[in-house]
Amino acid sequence: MGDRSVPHARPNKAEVFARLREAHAREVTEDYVEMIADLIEEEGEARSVALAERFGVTAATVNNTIKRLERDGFVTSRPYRSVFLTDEGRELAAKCRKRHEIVYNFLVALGVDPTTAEFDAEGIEHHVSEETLRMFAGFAGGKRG
Amino acid sequence: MGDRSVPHARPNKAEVFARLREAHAREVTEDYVEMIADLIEEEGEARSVALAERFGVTAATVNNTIKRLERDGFVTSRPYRSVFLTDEGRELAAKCRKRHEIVYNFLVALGVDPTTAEFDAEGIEHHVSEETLRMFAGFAGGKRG
DNA sequence: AAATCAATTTAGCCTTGACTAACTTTAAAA
DNA sequence: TTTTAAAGTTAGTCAAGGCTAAATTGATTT
Ligand SMILES: [Mn+2]
Ligand SMILES: [Mn+2]
Ligand SMILES: [Mn+2]
Ligand SMILES: [Mn+2]
Repeated sequence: MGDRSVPHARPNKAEVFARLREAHAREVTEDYVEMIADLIEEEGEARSVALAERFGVTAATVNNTIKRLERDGFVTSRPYRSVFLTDEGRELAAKCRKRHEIVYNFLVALGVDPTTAEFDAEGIEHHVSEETLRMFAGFAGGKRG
Repeated sequence: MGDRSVPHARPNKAEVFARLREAHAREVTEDYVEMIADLIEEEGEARSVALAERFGVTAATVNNTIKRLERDGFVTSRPYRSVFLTDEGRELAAKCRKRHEIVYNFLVALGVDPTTAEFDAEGIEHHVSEETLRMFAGFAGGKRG
């Protein structure tokens, strides 16, 4: 039980920060594919005006980001038309949505106010490893079941 | 108990993402002041070569960042000398260190492997509200006490 | 005191992710 | 069918945060 005489092997700090930077590099992509999937479900299509409104950024910013997502194989788009997810994009969106939900439900199960949980989950989700995610899911499941 | 008929007032998505972007803007600053405080405690001074090694970035990157921190009032520095925290920098470092510890201890109390917890805490810490932090501290405290 | 080596700085480059302003296209109204 | 409004695009700007390569400074050895 957390035996003081057997400290765990500490990862090199540089490794920790390298992983942090990798997570950062994926954040916007993850939030976009998730939001695009939401819009397609809720409204039948993902228009960039809706993306701009939901993210609170300008249409120009959305345009830039969509181009990047297209370059990276997560979406397809044609001028003046709405945005579509590729298979890869749909896959990532599904994974991110599940992860987001687990984090949100976990925070609420812990006792965090739902509104606060919405704010915090939006950031935390991108920094949760598979292992931690399993712990979160188990905890919330335990509370429910 | 999570009464379905009374949903919570959902924050505008744009507000959630605006807060996320604000948190991002503070991350590097927070990690730097914390690391500088650590180095001063552990080694008596914070040299940029040590910062570069611990963050896993080049000396040039450290130099840029230190200039930004100086501009923003968190550190002082003179050419070819080590870096010092201002009162403001020390204050922020103390706050971030406490928060980091609470997040790390919480993850370990939850059952996450200490090594994984070190990785995840480095990112999660920047996205945890005061309220969530209190819940984390309470949970870990309950396990200990 | 000179030479050398390590640390630091500078200059120049890049990508991401934000913005404004101006322009073009599409869709809706008149 | 023309006009107008909304949506989308393009061009240009900026800051943050990374990099490499080259120049400089300071500290250690010889
Ligand atoms: Mn999300
Ligand atoms: Mn998110
Ligand atoms: Mn930290
Ligand atoms: Mn951190």
